[in-house]
Amino acid sequence: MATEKFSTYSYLLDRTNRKIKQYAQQKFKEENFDITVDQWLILKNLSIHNDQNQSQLAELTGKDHPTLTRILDLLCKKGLVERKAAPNDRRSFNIHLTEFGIQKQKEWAPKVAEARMKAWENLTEQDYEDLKRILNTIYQSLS
Amino acid sequence: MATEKFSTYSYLLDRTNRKIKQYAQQKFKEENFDITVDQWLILKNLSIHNDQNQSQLAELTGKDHPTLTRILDLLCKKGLVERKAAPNDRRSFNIHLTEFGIQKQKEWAPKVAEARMKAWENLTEQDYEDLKRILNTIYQSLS
DNA sequence: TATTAATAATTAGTATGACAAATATAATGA
DNA sequence: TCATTATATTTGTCATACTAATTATTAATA
Repeated sequence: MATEKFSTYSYLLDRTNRKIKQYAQQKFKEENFDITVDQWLILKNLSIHNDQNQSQLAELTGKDHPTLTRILDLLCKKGLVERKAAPNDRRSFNIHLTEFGIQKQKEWAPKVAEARMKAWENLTEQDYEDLKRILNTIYQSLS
Repeated sequence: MATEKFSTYSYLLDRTNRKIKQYAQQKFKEENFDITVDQWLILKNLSIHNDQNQSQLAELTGKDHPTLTRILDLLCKKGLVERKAAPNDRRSFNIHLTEFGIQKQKEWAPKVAEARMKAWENLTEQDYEDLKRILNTIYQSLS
């Protein structure tokens, strides 16, 4: 295969990734969700795996530690999330949703799911499986 | 299809996209290319379509205008690119590679192509076609 | 022609991401 | 126990992305 064409997929991936985020963010704005797409990812994960420390949460969400620290700072400021000192390790915090955070996560989830679905309206179940497989294969090849 | 699973693709896409950039950037560093992955995209496009104005270049590369302005500022500072006043429209510039820029673009291209290839080593030609089709379909569904 | 609208580029503010370095604490081993 | 090493988190810096606003210029039109 010609090497040249391999510039293309990275361009398409980057462009599509930005479009997906942009689209979801626009929907959030229309619904007056006071949150970013990346912040939502953290909320969503906390709704499933509560009381993770930041390292675990970083691993789950694929964010690096400095980025996670800053996203959590913002979520705390919005009152959606709290850091609680870990009982047996004074270096770390357990991160958990506040009552307000739980409420908002539940409130926002359906609209988020709806926005996510939109991307898929002209594709098939098989496409979905193929995309997952291809992306995971790429990820592993570069890891 | 369950709506819930549609969180997954956006996560995988974002994660894979970051990995691809990170991998390429790492290779650039190893080779002492004084350039970022996004800056390379602009150089590469200029090597094919020289003397574009910034709007055209933004369109070609999928960057928005403020981002392109800043990337060009950096490329100019590195002496790889120049803004030249457009002859018939005093609002706009024609962007072109300098001699140094042409030289570096040619010098770096093979290693970039090699780094790009790496992602693909466990995938097929058909996967490549599928990925392109799926990404373009998503992009269009959200546009 | 004078006014208004459109376009090209920039600037400003905020968020995210990568990387390196710093801080605090915990675990390990001589 | 003391020194070293490892781990959890934060801070700093630079680059990119998005939005909104600004500036300069051109085009359109009343």
